[in-house]
Amino acid sequence: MRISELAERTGVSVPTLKFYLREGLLDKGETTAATRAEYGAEHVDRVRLISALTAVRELPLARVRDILRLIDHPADDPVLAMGAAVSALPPYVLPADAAMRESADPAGPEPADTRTREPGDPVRYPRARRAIELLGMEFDPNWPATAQLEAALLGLEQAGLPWDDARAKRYGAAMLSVAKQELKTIAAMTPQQAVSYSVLGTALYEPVLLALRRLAHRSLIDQMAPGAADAGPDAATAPSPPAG
Amino acid sequence: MRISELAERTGVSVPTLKFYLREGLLDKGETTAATRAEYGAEHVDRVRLISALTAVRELPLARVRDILRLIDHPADDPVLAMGAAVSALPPYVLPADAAMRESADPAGPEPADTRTREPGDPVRYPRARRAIELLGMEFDPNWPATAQLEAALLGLEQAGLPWDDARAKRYGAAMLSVAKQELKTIAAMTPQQAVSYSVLGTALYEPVLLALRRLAHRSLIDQMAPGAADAGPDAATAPSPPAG
DNA sequence: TAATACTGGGTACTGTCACTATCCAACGCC
DNA sequence: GGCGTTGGATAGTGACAGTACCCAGTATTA
Repeated sequence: MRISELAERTGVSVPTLKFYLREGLLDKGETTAATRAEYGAEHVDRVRLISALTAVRELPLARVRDILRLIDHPADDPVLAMGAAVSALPPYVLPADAAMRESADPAGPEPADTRTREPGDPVRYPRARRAIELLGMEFDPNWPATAQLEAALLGLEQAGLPWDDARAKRYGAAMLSVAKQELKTIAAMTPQQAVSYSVLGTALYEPVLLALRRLAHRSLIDQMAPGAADAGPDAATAPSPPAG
Repeated sequence: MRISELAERTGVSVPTLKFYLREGLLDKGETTAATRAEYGAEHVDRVRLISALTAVRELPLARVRDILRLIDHPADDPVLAMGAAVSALPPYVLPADAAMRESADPAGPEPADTRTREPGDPVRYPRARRAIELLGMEFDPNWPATAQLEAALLGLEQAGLPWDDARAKRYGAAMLSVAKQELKTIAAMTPQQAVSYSVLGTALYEPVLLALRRLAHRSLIDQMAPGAADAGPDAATAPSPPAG
């Protein structure tokens, strides 16, 4: 098919497809003449994937590129691939970043104090460590998600939201249950498939989880106060003009 | 305190604080003279909150503004506030958006077909509906998270990732457990607090959940293949140069 | 054969975002 | 009374994700 058909089938405009081609996100079609190239089903799939990653996850194209590279040149080792995927997805945390921001204290200490740790040095991630060990998992400061957890917990703290062991256990148990389900699928795959699945899975199951959590909230609130969410709230929570 | 001290305490530069003031994200300090204003603890808290929202969630400032407005002018009704919060957080989905993209089929049908539904019309969200009803929750196409779920499931589909009832049940149960924990906290709050908590909670607990899921994956994989993740993977999953 | 429409490929431009930079006059403290 | 700091404003920056435009070669049609 030609580029215009590719555009039609994927809902992505021709100029944007050209842009993706230029950026190397999309392979060139098979050139049949100086101004003619043929695109196939694999191009459709690729564009769909890019769309899913940008539309659903709002990922910057640079990260989409990272993820596509992981899928195109799999690392064979799912742990490796997942680590890379985790690094490619928000929240983006540089290795020592979470610990660096530590210095912002009400007392107003010298920031130079905590910066004595070099970026390459092992950092402690105290909040993440406590949660991880509480859940019986092994604490590994080099696993990207560890820094992400620390940053997230620091965010909670700065916003004054509660975080305690009971909560950590509940959250951890829930996510372990989810993860078990996902890894059941992986076990039956070839390494190649597993890599692709773990990378895309991290990118695309997460929004599902979050949406379900938000739906669960609504559902539970309705159960708590039936009738309160009948007419009033709906009208306001889903404003008719989408421009809102 | 003066603006320079506010900057010091929060780790945000003075020009950036000025920018936040201009943008109305931050209240002006109490003016004591034409070129003098006094900032207080509430300003420190506000800046911390903005930082948490932008750094942890990578939210665009416009969304941060929405969220701050929700907290400043609470709707009294937590359901209302949560709906608004859900709308303010990624994945950003316009009400009819998920259903619109439906038209992108391999067969290549006329897009005009599905576009006969007007943006204000009720849309079906078939994937979301099935999942929601499977979990025994009430399907409400006007709840923002419904559209978000549909978009997320559509993303899975486009990427060719598995999604079935068993998975939906497992995910749903996990998130219901999390949601129950969170609402336990809310029940003991004043409406004011509840609003603030539900808004911030949606914004800031989500990254925690995702980080835990990623950690759980790693942990489970290590249990499956002990030793495989000892030296090799770590070195590569956490590249020493943060520029990666 | 000629006119027309559509490519592939390239360069240059646009709008948005989240800051930065720079300026200025008015403090305030020493 | 001099000098650094502040509030307030205007303008500029760099990254990002496309868009617009142009050209010449190709396919289709007249």
